[in-house]
Amino acid sequence: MAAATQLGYRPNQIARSLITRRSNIIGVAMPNTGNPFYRNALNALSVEFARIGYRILLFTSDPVAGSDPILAEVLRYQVDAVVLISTSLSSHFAEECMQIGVPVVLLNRRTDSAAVSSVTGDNTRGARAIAAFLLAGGHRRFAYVAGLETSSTNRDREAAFFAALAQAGVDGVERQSGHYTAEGAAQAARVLLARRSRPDAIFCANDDMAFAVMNVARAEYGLDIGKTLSIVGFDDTDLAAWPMLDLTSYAQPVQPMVAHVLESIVAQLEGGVQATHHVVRGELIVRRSARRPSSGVERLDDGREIWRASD
Amino acid sequence: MAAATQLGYRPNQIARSLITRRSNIIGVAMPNTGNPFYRNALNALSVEFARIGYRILLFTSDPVAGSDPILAEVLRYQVDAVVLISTSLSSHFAEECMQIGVPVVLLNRRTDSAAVSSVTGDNTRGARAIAAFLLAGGHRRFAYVAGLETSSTNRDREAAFFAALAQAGVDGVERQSGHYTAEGAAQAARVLLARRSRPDAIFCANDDMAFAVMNVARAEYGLDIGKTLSIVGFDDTDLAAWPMLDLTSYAQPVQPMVAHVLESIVAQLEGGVQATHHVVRGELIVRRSARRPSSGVERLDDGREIWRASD
DNA sequence: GTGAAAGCGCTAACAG
DNA sequence: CTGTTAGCGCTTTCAC
Repeated sequence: MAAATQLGYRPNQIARSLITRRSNIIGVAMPNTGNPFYRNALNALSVEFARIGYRILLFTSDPVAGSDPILAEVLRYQVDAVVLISTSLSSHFAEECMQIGVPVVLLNRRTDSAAVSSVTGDNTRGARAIAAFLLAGGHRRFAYVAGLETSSTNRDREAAFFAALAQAGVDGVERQSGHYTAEGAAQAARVLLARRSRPDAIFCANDDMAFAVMNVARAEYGLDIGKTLSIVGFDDTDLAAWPMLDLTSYAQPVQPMVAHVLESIVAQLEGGVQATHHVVRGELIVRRSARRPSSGVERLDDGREIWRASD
Repeated sequence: MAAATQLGYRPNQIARSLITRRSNIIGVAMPNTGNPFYRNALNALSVEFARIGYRILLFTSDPVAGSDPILAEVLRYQVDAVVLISTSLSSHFAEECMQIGVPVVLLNRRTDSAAVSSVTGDNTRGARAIAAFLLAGGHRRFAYVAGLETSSTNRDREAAFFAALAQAGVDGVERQSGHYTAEGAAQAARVLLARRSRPDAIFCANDDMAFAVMNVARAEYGLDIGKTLSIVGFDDTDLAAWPMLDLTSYAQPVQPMVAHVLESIVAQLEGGVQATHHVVRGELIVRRSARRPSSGVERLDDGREIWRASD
């Protein structure tokens, strides 16, 4: 032992994993977007997995091109499990992993196959709450800035938003796609705001796009956000709480979501093969980027305000 | 071959690396901060390394506690090289890697030992440019919001800023530490702004802290940023360009920095044992968060404006 | 109890 | 040029 430490001996984890068939490595794939929601999720995954003895092998993918080619690589590394964060076009790959016995969890994404576990925010409830909130705020002309058409988060948010508005008798809702990018959302905003009858309420499928729309609305059209134009986002990124931005947004709580990912993966590793589908409920955090309804807003102990009327 | 594909055979990369002594894995350690500069660097590293056939094994560390304990783990995975992004207290570890022949590059951090390669922004030139810029803008009462005392980036920026001001005959410069966190910077801002003779120019050691200071200055003290109070950051994060934030900041160009990391690592892998120390020059991007000097600002082709007078 | 040996999946060297 | 074999560093089993 003395000689070992003196020579700086380090057990070769790679060789060990060859025989134990446990690499203690989790493959994580995510789009290489600037989206802070992913960054937070990755951070949280990294510290939580480290806590139980796993490292993360990172695979970033082009957000639109999808990631299957790169993902094929991941299995060669004998990862103990795979976490797919919002990656599009990967449902085939996920099922492939399941088949060969590698646990998979989809984070912030569903797939049509019920066989592969997922953890998502409550996109439907969130989009519905946003519709109700904007309606209660007395808005008349609505618009939706969509994310990637291929993503389940966007589909769910869009469907619920339009359904809730339709149910309230609102039609003629504008729609532009921002493809979950800042540039795309800025373009969408220019199209929407240049119209003669411009919308007075815009729901953006995530915070990143909401900020891009705010930038354009204020800098290029001189609109007073929260007065002339209401903007609501989705994710409740750190930035949303900044006084200078102050974005009303539906909170997707990263910590609980990541906790469920861990839970699902350890369950699968221990042999519970049952796929689970966790929908983590969030809250619509009310700030100043959107006109505030006269009632239905409730103040929490931590000072944040949430929209309660739609429960 | 037909049978192989039909059975879904995948070469075991782990077993292969046992004999080839190449895992094609790069260990990357970075603090689990929300700092967008790190997120961008990680993204860029991930795609660039993927391009040349390497994956990234991620190690996140508590920004203040340091990371040596976790880092000891990284070597067990037989990584082909290690990239340390801004991790404090790791110089011992870095030298250990070098000793056992694992290439190391420090990104955004120097170490006293010249033996280990590094890629950093030009902290000295940047801080000097900021001092000159603020002096040219006619400011009188300066303050510095420091990052972590243990980080070389902070030490370099601080030393150069104070030296440049001293050289111009300015003393009594205030200093508060924000520890490279938003909360710390907000606290620092409250201390600085509550003073009777509050500063009219604050240089924050990075953008994250600059935004936190802006938030406090505007929301809690009602100051008009760019008029009553000038704020300058460092990094030129994506956010800095947002019209709503519009932060004057010294740009650390992530792409070239990452390119140098790659270059240094492949050189080391190919046997060139010479340690290199790359200092990547940036520019002070002039926006509206700080009062603009009457001369010395130059407009680039892409519409951005930079400070040239101090060259 | 301690010690030797087999084998994880692959590659490289060597033999036919 | 194809086929066999030794061995990478570890764990586990089995013999002593």
